[in-house]
Amino acid sequence: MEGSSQLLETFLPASLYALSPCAPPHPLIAPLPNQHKLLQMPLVQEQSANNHGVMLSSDHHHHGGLLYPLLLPGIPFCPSAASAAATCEKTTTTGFAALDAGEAGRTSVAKAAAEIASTTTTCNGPSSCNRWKGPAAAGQKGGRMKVRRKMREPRFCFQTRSDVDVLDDGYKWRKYGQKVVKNSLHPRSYYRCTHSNCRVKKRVERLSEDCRMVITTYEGRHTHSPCSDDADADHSGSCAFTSL
DNA sequence: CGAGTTTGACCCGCGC
DNA sequence: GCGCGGGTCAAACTCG
Repeated sequence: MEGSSQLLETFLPASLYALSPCAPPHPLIAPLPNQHKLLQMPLVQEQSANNHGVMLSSDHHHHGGLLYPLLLPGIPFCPSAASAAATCEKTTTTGFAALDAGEAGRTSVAKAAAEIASTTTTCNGPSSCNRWKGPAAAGQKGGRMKVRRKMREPRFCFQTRSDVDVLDDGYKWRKYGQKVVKNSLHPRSYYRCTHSNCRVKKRVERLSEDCRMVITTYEGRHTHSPCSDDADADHSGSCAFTSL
């Protein structure tokens, strides 16, 4: 618990690279209008062994400031977090990371995400990722069938200062649960992408120490683009990111 | 009326 | 083996 270092230090693997605001090193990084603000926080890109990308973001405020997710292969969400700016009065992403078991720290800030990570990242081994198995267990208690497994899906966690719990990242989410977690004053909410074939989940939880800090954890990959969430896919203007 | 949210119960993994 | 805690389910409820 001691050494409440920052989330970034706690989570970011060594493979993260600081990006120059002037020269986005990755073609998928959209040009950022408010590039100076990027300097306020380290922008990072992860190219982990899993080839899973990590989002990036910048400090952003009510107008103009956008949340900039970095779209990389395997990234579970896609860009139109930009619209978060439309819904958030003030949102500042201060850190994010791909979750890895070894990275999960015990600091106060990191703790929530660490707990999140700890549930996932024990899955380093190629074969031992099953957590819930046995769809055949359907017979239990009123036929409730549970097929749960330890997710192989990549997880990405980032910390955001926001007045709203759920940032609009362009996808449509449906809440399927809420849980009070230990050592946290605020309940953790569980969301699932409403797209039919998409199994991406996200968790949203506020820090007990700073109720304005929101830790969002994405899990899995979207199988669709954010604006085609309705399968109609005609982004009629609400996706600020599609053009990028 | 349909879609989304709430909420209590259930299930499993893990630590002791 | 037991209890705790996290994650999910699904019925009930709410809202547009």
